[in-house]
Amino acid sequence: MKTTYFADIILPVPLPRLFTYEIPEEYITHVELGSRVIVPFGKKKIYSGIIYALHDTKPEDYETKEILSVLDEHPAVNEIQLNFWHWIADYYMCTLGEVYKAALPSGLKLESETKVHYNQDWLPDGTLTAKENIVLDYLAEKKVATIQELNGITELKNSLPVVKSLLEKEALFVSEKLKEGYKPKTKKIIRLSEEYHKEQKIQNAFTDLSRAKKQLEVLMSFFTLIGGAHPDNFSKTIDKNDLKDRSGASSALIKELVKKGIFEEFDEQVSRLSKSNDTLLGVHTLNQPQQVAYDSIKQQFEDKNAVLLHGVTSSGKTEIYIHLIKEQIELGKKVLYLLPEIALTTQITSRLKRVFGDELGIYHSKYTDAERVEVWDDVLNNKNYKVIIGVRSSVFLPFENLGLIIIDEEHENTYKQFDPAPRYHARDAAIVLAHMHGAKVLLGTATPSLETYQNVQLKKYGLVELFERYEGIKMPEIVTVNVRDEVRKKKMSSHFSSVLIQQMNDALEKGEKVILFQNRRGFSPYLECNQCSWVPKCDYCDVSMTYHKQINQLTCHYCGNSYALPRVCKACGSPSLQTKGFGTEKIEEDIKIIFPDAKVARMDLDTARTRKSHETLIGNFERGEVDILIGTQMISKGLDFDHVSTVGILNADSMLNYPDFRAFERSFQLMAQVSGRAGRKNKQGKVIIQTSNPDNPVVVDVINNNFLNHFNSQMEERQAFKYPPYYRLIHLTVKHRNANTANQASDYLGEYLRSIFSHRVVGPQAPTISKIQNWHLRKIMLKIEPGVSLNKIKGLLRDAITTLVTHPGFKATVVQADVDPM
DNA sequence: AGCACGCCGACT
DNA sequence: GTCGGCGTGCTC
Repeated sequence: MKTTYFADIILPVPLPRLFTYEIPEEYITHVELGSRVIVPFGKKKIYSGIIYALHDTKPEDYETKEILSVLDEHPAVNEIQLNFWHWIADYYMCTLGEVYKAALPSGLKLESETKVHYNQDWLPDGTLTAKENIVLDYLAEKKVATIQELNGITELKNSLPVVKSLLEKEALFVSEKLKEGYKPKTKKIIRLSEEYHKEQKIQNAFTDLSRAKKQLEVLMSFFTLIGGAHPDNFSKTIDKNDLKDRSGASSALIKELVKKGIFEEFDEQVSRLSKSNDTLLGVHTLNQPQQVAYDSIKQQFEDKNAVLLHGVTSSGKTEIYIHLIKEQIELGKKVLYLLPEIALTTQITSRLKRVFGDELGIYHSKYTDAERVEVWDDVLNNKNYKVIIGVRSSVFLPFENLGLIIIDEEHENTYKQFDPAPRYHARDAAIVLAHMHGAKVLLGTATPSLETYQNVQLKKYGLVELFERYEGIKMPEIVTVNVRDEVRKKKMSSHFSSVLIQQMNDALEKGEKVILFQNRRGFSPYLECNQCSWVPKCDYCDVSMTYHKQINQLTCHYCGNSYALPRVCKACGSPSLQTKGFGTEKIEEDIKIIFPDAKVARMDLDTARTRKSHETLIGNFERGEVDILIGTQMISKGLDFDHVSTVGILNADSMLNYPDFRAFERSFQLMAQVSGRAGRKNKQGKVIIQTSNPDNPVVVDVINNNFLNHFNSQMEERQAFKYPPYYRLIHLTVKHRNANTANQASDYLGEYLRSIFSHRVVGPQAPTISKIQNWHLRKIMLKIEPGVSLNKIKGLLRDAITTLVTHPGFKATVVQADVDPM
């Protein structure tokens, strides 16, 4: 008897198991782990999945389906990745399917879609309902449509039942088709037909075309472009667009020549990724402190897998990275350079591009999916890229021989994915990934996270410090202004203290630039009725809405919904609605009044939503076309500007008072990072922090640039209150459409968990924002002391969640787990 | 997550 | 009486 083979397949569904399919004989010789296959799933769906295991054990309690086809000749995912996916699913408590979804660019994931077709042969029998007529009329014209498209036709909320009854009447039929995935980009190429590869034939052609002057011109242009009508050039090809540009010919004209058999036209695959035309510049030689740091990193890599490069802003960390990357490339290894966000990439990318040229690949969310597929393909097939610079999802690229992972701005919380699952931390995942590759990790930052610095103290990570700024730039002088005093003395104009205004005036007079930091976008964070204190809230979320003056709308920063501005209070009808608090938009408006001659720009999510607008803003500022830049934390992220002498932090209190155990840590990071933008060559910068609590220890530590003191005091608190990095946290969010059920379900889960984990369970509690997009949220927190097996805990948690969501009455409850929440 | 099936209220 | 709401179960 011959053996039947089976494959366990990862499918893009949030189910905590693999699916076993039979492998048809014809495919047995060319299926491998990591290959993409197409399989039927459920009643009608077709998905592409990934082979996770191969075996010959026939499942006993169900019938297997067959794999429909194998997509890749060579696996699209390698074995290190599969191990890595497994680690992520395990550690972050999600399914392999969810990791698969996050890991691959969508062009590599295929999914079927139902298409509804019109049956031409069907004869109307006059028994159709009005709705059926609408659908059929639409289809009679379009012939094919998707269910979604049909749902879009007016007055038809759900077209499915209608389609079904029409299907029974055989007025239409349906098919299940895979949606288009990635399509390579092509360009039209023109070449001389084989037949014309003889000088005599060409002569004839010229004679024949003597009366078609335009066509003759095109042919002449063609020969010029290929470098002359010489046999050596006959098989050369040229871009159709070049030919059009050169000869001024229309497509129709070129088509004539193709028709006559002189030219041949065909498609050639081209890359969407831009090639750099810049001449490569060599690496700069390191200065003395950089060289010392570089040597120390290399030496510590001898016995440590990870090293923290703790270097102040502008200490030239990038230059050290470049040297380390260069060295790995020479060893034939690849490098992954992680950055927290696009915000950073512009400046660092161009610096790296100038050194590594086409060996540098870029992978980030603002690239189109097709571009991401091409980067994936390049890495998978070891084509051009030796170093990839990318955001958190680039840890999923199909690397084979990583030598080094650089995690720049290691402290940034955007490395943590919050929604959807997998809720992974790219820094921590990258460290695991590096281990799987036997690669080294370099963490870089001016303000290390407590987690990382603890690892340094525990000697798990090496430490290299770089406290000297590049080219002898001094650290800025940081001062505080007590806003409460200023208000009392009536010295505030709008949100600006007299000290800040004075400093800004001085700076602007000398032609220097100013940065103002306000960690809140929009015009004002909320509106309030002066009569009854009513505050407009989002219909779907439990948050007050932010007023955006530019678009004159209220928007919810949680679900993105916008609403027209109410003219009167919806509670008492009074017209006296007032804006409260202030965001970047308000600051911009006020600054333009106080400094009418200054060129002011604002950088926040609203003005820098796209890659392009972001690059334009930074470009303008770099070229000195902006005097005052107002921004949210976006401006704190590693941007190096010249001529910035003054930085104003407008409202330090809002950060410090944020109700979160990381508020102080984050405030320190933000203030230190923003301050780092001040002070350039030959000039000490000045930072002004506006606060009503200048004695706050965090503010004092920022002023004194005393990271160690900040670290020690925070660590004490974290230990006292049982928080990371001493304790591990797992957040469970219970979600339900109904507030009552959300309460009951979370109470039930809370009690259940308390019976297992006792005092380690905190909650359930309604979070600060208790409703998002009509989902009512309840939070349960687990605080786990050091030394307890996390695996065991996660296993018990999984069981508890399963028990809850299978409990009658709680079946529509969703429970999300967030391991190491931020 | 989709998707199908099946069971109760408000409309022709 | 049906249409259609969503609660429940299942996916190799």
